[in-house]
Amino acid sequence: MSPRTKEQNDAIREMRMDQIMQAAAEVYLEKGIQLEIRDVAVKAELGYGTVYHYYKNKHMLLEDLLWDALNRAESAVLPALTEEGGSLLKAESFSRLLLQKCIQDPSVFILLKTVADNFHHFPGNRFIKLFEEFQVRIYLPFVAMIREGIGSKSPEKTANLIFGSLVGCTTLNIHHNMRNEIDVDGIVDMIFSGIKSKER
Amino acid sequence: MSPRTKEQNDAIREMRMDQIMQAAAEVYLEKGIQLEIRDVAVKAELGYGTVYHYYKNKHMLLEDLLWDALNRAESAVLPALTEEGGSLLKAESFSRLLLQKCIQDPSVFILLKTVADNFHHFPGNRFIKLFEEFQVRIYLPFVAMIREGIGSKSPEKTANLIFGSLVGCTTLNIHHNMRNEIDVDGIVDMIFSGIKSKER
Amino acid sequence: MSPRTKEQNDAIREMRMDQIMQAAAEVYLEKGIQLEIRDVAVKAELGYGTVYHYYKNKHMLLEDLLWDALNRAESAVLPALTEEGGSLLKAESFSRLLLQKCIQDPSVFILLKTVADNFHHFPGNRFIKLFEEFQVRIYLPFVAMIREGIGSKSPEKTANLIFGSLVGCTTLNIHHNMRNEIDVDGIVDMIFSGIKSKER
Amino acid sequence: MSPRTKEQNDAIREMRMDQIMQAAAEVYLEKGIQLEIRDVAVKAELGYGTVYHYYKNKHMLLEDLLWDALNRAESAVLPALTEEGGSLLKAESFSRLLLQKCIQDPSVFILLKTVADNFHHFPGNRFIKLFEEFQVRIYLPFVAMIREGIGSKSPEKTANLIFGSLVGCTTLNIHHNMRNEIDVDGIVDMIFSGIKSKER
DNA sequence: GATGAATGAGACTTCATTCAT
DNA sequence: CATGAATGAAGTCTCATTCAT
Repeated sequence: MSPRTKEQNDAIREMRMDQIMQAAAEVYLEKGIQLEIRDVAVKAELGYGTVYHYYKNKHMLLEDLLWDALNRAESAVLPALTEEGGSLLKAESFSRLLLQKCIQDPSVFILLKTVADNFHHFPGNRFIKLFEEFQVRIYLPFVAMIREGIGSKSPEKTANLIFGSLVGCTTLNIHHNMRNEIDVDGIVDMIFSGIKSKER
Repeated sequence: MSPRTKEQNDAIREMRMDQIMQAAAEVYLEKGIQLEIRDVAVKAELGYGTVYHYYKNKHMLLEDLLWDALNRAESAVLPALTEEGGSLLKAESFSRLLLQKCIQDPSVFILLKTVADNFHHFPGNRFIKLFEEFQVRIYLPFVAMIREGIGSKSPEKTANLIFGSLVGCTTLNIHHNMRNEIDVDGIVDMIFSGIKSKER
Repeated sequence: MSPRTKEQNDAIREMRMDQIMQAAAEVYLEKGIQLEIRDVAVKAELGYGTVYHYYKNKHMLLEDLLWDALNRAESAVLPALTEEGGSLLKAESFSRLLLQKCIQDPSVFILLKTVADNFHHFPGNRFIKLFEEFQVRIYLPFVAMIREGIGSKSPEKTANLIFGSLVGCTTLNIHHNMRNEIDVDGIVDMIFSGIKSKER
Repeated sequence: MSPRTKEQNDAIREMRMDQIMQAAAEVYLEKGIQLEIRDVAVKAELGYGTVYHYYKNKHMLLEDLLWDALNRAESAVLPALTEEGGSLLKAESFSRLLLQKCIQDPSVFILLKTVADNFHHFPGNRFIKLFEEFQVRIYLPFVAMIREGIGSKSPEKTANLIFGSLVGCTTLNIHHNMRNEIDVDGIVDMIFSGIKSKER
């Protein structure tokens, strides 16, 4: 009966969902939490009914966007976890990878910013699960490297300092339309020089 | 003629406007741009009609809030401008003062974050004037210190790095309810050690 | 105890009420039923609390305005009622006096327009009494003259025609800022020539 | 692709917009400028969100209503412009057609009344364009006929007299629920007899 | 008597979401 | 699958009115 095979439909489905999420990320960069489903549809060049065909509501879309970003962020930093070398070097490498990813992938940037903001834009506690997972897959491994690397009494504080700086610098650059000029190495070097010289 | 003198009325007005702005700042920290006038009124313990008695609309309120914060931020960093000593020390002092102010004064935090985000939450270009003024009164003096201090070819880049880190770290701490534990000296030391060791 | 005598207070009272009504009439000409008490206060150069000191609410003010206008309209046409001559001449004279009054006295213009519009702007039936009184004191005497003058089967129709034309022409002129150029005789002549030639 | 074709959607849109405008005209007759979108929606038997689906706000709706009425008024008087015969006869014919249209089509009545009132209900100068167009398409052609017909030194004054009378009489009748009894010929005859006898 | 600070009912408007096609 | 017409809950804002001074 169906003019398309199940496989074809699945392919369309996946393509559409990606298309919508990417559009949503771009709109989010411009308008923040005030993004409207209509804007997303326009950016994706779809009817806005179509967005609802794939996502039950706005929050589901954003949630999916962030979970997806979490997966990609995790993949991006994976090399640093398995890398040879001192913990602090690994942490530096981790930071560099995260920053790079965050610059090319809007969704990952949004994820990091949203986590740094502790989801304060989002009503309800729909995102607790996501936050926990972020902790387990990104933040805690990073804290562990810091702990080993500097033996600090409060590696969390240091991790926060690094994480805050990374996100803060990226935000400043991205929102002032300087995405292409972001000096990844400059930022990471500055932060880790700072960390190291304090340790000395 | 008048049952209250003009002076009495002016005093009431000023008091109420402060009260409303402070309430608005607190609500903004919780809900961001999605703050509702109703929430502000409740927080200020006023009828919501009263908020509209003083502010024509939400944007006017936020605009006033930010201009007020700009004045207070400027006052807060003034000592660093007139201080004796090397430019880099002055810049460090400036950063420390700004960070301290930003922690105790929610409006100033909101101002810095909003500038870092390039007002992307705010529709229209109502805030261009405010941004320019921020540049003249806060950012450019800071860039000047950096320029003198490190002779860098791009003091702006360094200033952005510092500014981004400050705002990023503060955001992380404030939104994760760690306002009282923020280690101002730790943050500023880290950043400036990083800057200095790169210079060496 | 009182620093003012009762007479002085009454004088102030009357003066203020006139002042407010006149201001209200001017504002009404500009904004129609959408006039705001604040506008009236500004025009009268009074605090807006003062308006409420004299008028319990907006409708009372407008009601008073219209009753007052009715009295003045009645006085203005009185000479025509007692005049010597044919009924049609009296009707013409009546029309001329009404039109003249209506041009110099904004309240009277508002009254006539409001009656012509059958109070469709005003919610409720607060104005039924006023309308009845208008009929008794202005409209019916006019209809009577027409009836005598032309022996028409439907003097009401003719009266409406005249009354509608008068109000329509005045409205057009007043709202297009041509109050000072209104050709009272031209209008009345045209209408009555029309009436007469139909009769012939 | 589309479940409804573009044509189907356009047809729905046009139908709905007409439905809404007609409802708006009816409500306007009852309540004037104080009409509420809710009333319009109820009269049109639509949800009030639907009205906003088609019209951004109340003023846009009224604006569209008036432009639409202008088109229909123009069509209605067209026969008089191309008619054979003396200018004054043409003007009379024009008046008759306009009056007839104005009686059966509430929007046209609203247009004429609004123009006569010089848009004094409407804030801003959104309607200057509409007024100019009205002048070009309705008023000036009428003035031209009058000029030719009577060689008067001020055909505008005469045109205003006629136009004011027409609108005034119609208003009186419509607002006093006598729409069905309006004696079009009686009104036009009266006015033009008046004009002609003055000319003699 | 005179005033403007304070207030909330009620209108205006947005926008997420449903649903028929 | 794809779409946009339709809708109303929930915000925004206005403005008549009250009331303390």
